Amino acid sequence: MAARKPDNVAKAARRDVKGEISAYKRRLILEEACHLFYAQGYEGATLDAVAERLNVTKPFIYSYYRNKAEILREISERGIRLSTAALDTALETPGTPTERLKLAVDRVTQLIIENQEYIVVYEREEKNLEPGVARDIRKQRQAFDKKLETLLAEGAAKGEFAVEDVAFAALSISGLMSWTANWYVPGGRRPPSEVIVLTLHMVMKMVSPER
Amino acid sequence: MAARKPDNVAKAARRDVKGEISAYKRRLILEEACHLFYAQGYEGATLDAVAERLNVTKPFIYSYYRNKAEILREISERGIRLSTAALDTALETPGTPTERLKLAVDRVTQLIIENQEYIVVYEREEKNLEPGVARDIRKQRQAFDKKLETLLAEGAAKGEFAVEDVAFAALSISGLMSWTANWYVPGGRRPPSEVIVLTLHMVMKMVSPER
DNA sequence: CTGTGCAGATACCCGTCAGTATATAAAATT
DNA sequence: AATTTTATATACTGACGGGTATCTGCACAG
Repeated sequence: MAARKPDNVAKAARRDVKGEISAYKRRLILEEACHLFYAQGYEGATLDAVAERLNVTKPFIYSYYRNKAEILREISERGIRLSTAALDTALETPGTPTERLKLAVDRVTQLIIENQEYIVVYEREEKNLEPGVARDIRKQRQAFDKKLETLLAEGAAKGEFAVEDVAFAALSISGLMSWTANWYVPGGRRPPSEVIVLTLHMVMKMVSPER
Repeated sequence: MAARKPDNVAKAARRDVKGEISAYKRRLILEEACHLFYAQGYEGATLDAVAERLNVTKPFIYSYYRNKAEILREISERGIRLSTAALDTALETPGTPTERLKLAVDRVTQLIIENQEYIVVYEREEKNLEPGVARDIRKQRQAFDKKLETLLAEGAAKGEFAVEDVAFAALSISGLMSWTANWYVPGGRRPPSEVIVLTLHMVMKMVSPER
């Protein structure tokens, strides 16, 4: 039905240029929407404004996203997905719990600074997601904290860490990293690399067994 | 003009019942609005809904508040005012920096748990305040962090604390406390008293000089 | 029991914005 | 060149909600 083209020659090898362009446009919309949602809030930002900044019109957006909520969903999913991916990479790396925790904090904090707007929007606008989607995102967030908790428990069992309550410690660490997105000002007193190091040291003190 | 009553006798001693009732009603509106802003977001919550929950109508609200933004302003001001008051009380208490920090964390964390909804709304909805008001609130928030920073610096000078960067440490501590409002679930695994103790210990590890 | 004032309700206005039906022009296809 | 498809714009609708003009009934005064 859709395929009238000669699909005999090298069909699988042909690049899906159309699809790539389409994905690129989606991405542009997402970036700009995220930027405005960050600055003015989800409800405060209008799709007309997003369109204007892209020099297009609203129906353009609607041909790439079903509705406004779907854009927010993609922002939120991106936020938690990137965070989880960064954490997973660190957790899969071989090494002691201490080494893996250090790597995790480094990676995740860096990601949070680089994607500040996504992270803030994702954490702040949860209530504007459709209930089902919100539940899903919350679950992923909990899974993130749980992975951190497991790492802490492992380290505690080996005597590398000492915490009173691993769940609380995991929450504190993920909170400390997330919090960065709220106060960090690009071009501020400290460059990202230094913020990451400070965060890393703070986290290590939080779990340190020496007292 | 307004006073046709005999104001010769004990005028100053007479209670301002009208004013008290009025203040009480303002407070009721504030509570309910905060509750809805918390659950549905500032823009998502309508004043009609607030009125309905109070079994009154919208004009009732408008005779106590000039507009919706003024309600949010009062919520935000209450949030930062209570926090600052709790911190000030602790800071003014005589004692070593360690003792004062412990007292401060205890008081502030307790307050944050007790006023969870106010704190969340105040932190999440800043962008919906009028610019001038938002600036003012932000300044107060910075003053809060600065006081904490001063205490940390004092303790560090005396060798009670060891932190790499007092400003960063202050931000981390106030962030850790604020973060509680985001994850704490009343009636959850830990009662408030235990959450406070865990927070207290975590903060002390964060500033601990021993390594 | 009759007037006066005020708390609060009823009923409305009006701007905004998400979402859409339809038009148009360019590009791809034949 | 003719025709279909695709991409995007123009122009509209409908709902919603902040804010308000106006009415009503009750408390108290005389």
